[in-house]
Amino acid sequence: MAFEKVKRSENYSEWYNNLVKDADLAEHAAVKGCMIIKPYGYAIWEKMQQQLDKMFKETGHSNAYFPLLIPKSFFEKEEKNAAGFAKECAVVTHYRLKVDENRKIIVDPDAKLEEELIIRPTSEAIIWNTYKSWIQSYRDLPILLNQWANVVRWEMRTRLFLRTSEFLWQEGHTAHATAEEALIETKQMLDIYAEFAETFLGVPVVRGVKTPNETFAGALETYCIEGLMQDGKALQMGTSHFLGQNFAKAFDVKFQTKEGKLEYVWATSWGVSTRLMGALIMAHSDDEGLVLPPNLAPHQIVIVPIYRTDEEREKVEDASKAIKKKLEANNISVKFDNRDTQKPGFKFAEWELKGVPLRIGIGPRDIQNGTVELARRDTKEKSVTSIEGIENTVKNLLEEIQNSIFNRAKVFRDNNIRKVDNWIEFQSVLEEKGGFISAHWDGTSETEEKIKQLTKATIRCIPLDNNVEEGQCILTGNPSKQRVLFAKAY
RNA sequence: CGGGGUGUAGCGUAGCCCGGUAUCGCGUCUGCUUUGGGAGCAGAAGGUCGUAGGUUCAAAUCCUGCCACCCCGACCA
Repeated sequence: MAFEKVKRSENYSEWYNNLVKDADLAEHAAVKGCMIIKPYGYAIWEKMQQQLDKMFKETGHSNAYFPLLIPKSFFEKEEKNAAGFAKECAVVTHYRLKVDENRKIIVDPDAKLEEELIIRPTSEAIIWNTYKSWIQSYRDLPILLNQWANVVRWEMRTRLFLRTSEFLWQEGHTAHATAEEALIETKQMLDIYAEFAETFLGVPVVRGVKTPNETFAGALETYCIEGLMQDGKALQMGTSHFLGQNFAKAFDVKFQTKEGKLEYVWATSWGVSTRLMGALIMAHSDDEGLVLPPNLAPHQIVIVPIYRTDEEREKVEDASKAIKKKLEANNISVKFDNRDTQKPGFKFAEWELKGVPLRIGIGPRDIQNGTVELARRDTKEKSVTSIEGIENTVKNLLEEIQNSIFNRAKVFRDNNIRKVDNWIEFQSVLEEKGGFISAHWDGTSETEEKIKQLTKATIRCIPLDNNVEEGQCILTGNPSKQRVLFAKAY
């Protein structure tokens, strides 16, 4: 384990990479851009899945599963969608290997597929091809499906969790009879993502809509939640797309209305991915390691026993187990670290690195006094507290930590949204401070493109709660009706 | 795809310029002492030096090809 660590303030990127590895979350796999999600990292992902899945089901969605492989021809049907992903698709061309005369494994040239198969970069195509046969009448609508899956996008440049060639995600795909209904669905899912991000990840987000430039390939409108990381860069944490009738038209999905007319179906799709793991890590962690919000921590509290003799060990273990039982009865997830192979100091450091929100240290001294030492990961505060009623103490503390982590992130985020009204200041704020810049924009793609070229900043979104406000475009000086949020982003 | 870098024990590395079968740290194993903030001492195990070829009495080291990964850019619902 690394004792000489790169500090967050010195090299954020290296700090992040080290943290992901040292906290046992993930590591690079044999194939470029792919990652192995380790048990501890996957446990956090599972907590995210469980909560999101619950929220999806509470809003009437069901899970289903569609295949990994999609016939190439399906991509020809929705041109924009295909063009958007063409440059990063992995293609399956053969279905068999064989051993050649040199005893090398080779692709069997006789096993070439008639039609190439694309490893899904997203599933609109295969799903809408399926919906075609499921939908005939208004009685078949709406369809509210979600799938948990992996997708592959052959990215040029990858980073653990933030952008990997293969990643895990959920993708919702819904079909509706009217535009209004589909729009309500799109916004509902955005709200669910925002609530999840803030209440569970503890990351405050801006809800907004993307500019046409940044809109999902094949969508009419893309809604998003944007978070701010500790280095001042923005991260898109989830998107919800209003697809209009694009996919229905591409795959010829029509339904008969009550009045007997034939109409195209309205669609939405929405997704979040293992990128949320990146958000979680980057938003809260420090030089000692990961800081997990209690709502997503695989272990909310860890108990580290301290003893010298076998006799002491037995007493401490008994007391620890009693505490564990009491806490678990209150729905608190507890890790009792009774490994005899590591010393307490080692365990303290390790669990800090892994971001466990609370730690109990308990030794002979405590047994005598009926107390434990309670340590908070987020503030590093330690206190001695009575074993009597500890379940309430812990429960309250966990809640407080969850709130405190969110509030700290929110103060940081709010302090890093700056209103800027001239181009010189725009550039200097971007260079020196980072964060979100709220500025006027003339509404054209050309200007957006130009700003991106000049500064690497993109329009993250047009916030949904925006005020209408007359102004002049930061770059061109042309009239503008509202401010938009710029930032450098991951 | 451009620029830079790396490939040597489970991990991190030295050695390469100047050729002689590999250094150190962490980890691992054994034993004793330790245990309230990353333990100490003693001993031990662990290597096709990314890969293919070439030069040479001899290659981790020199030459050529190939492969892979990382970082920085360009690109990126």
